[in-house]
Amino acid sequence: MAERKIGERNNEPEFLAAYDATEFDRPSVAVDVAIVTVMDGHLEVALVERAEHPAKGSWALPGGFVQMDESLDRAANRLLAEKAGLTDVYLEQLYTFGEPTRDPRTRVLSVAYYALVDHAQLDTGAESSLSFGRIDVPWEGETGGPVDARSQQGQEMPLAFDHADILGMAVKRIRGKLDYTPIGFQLLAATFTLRSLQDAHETILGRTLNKDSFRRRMLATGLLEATGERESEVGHRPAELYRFTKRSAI
Amino acid sequence: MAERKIGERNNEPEFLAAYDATEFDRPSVAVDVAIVTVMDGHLEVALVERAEHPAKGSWALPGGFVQMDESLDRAANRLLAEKAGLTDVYLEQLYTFGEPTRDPRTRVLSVAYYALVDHAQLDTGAESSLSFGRIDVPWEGETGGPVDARSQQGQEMPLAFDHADILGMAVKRIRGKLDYTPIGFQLLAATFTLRSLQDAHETILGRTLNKDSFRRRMLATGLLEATGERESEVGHRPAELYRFTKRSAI
DNA sequence: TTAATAGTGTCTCTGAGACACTATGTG
DNA sequence: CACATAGTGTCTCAGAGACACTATTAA
Repeated sequence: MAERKIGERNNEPEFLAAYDATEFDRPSVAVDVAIVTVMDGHLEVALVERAEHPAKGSWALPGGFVQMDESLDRAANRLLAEKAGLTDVYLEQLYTFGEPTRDPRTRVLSVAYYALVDHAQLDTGAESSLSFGRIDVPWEGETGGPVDARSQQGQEMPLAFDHADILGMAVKRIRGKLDYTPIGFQLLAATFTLRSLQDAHETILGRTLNKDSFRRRMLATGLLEATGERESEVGHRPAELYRFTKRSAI
Repeated sequence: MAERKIGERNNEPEFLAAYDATEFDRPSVAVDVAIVTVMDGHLEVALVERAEHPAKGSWALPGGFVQMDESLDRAANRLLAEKAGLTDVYLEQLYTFGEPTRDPRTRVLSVAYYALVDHAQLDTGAESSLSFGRIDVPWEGETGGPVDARSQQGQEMPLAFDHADILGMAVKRIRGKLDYTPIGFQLLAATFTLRSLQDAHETILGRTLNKDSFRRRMLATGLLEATGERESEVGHRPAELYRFTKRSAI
């Protein structure tokens, strides 16, 4: 196909049609996933230590390149399975990061996702190459901005590339969703008490919630149903166990 | 364990570092922008008619390819300027669409944006290659799903590729934002009456709002300030004109 | 029995809707 | 003047926070 002059191109609706896919450079496209969980009253995120340059020794969200025949969602699911052995977890696209200099090697876009998982599914011990970083949110509410991670011992875990921005966006999004959905149950086992759900919400939001109105709000959504079972061996009156009515409907 | 085998290769943090950017095929990356405005009580979106295959004769959101040295935001701003002559308007990244088959020619990811503009900035007449489609939302609230467009005369304007999905996502996002921001002022001139702001909100939401509480809510945000001026020649008591206090802070 | 948390009943406060009323332009 | 819409004051209702009280288990 004949080449076109740049001037003509801009006004032309057929820009795309005339475009020869091999004519121009294309960026690489990666998917990075913030696998978020709640552990011991802290928000945590799965990280891998970078063993090579660039950003050697710093920590990165698990990620990989999109293959030519898979959708973005599928790539994110594949990475979850490959890197963390997770299937069938809550996963949602977050934002696409595309600063030309975000990766020093070459132009790499990152389509970021976040996943919410029950930590019991995760701490499979030493066999995994994943570590967990405690999320350190320096702002309140849904303000946004970069967010760093620390180890359980309080040491900084410096994040590679723009992954602190991705993490910040994830926290912001999750907090925002919490205002109108009981999304926290994605972080819990199949049955759970209202108190543990409230703990998860409080951990995510970074503030305490009113017990009474939390209970009322959650039950009013109609998304929870009592199992009739109760927890046991807790040293006090056992709470009713609930489950979610429609896990997919979020 | 079967997972273990898959794990071997993926346990390698150096996956990214070892990656040769030229080794694999990369997708093309486009930016498409839903330029949304309110006109005569309808939501409208800017469209260009496709003059060439594929999807010849159908309508598409203005878009183009990301250049290797520009960020995604910059690409979206460039396209706004090139295709619609717009600068300095409200623009936000929406979602990235990446079904492998969404473009029949080659693998093209679309990073979708939406822009909110005052229609007075737009109808520059015949000189533009942009047309406007009336947005036809088949669902209520913030449910989501594809959304089609019609001409002012009511004719269908079939959308190319997955652009109906992009448009649906844009409407969903805009409606969602409206719940906690007076975002509608991005669609109005610099000064405006509370009634016209309410009209914009009602058009976006597709339902009527309570006058009293709308007024209270808007003034309570602290984002509006009275100019001391009033509209004139309206055949009834003129309303106070307001302006926004911090246009950038949304 | 005591400790500790689950769960309920009720009061208050705040914000939204409803509605009545006053204000102020144009014709 | 009448008309039409702007803008205010106030009542009611629903949901959230506060708090007191009862329930139920383990130790």
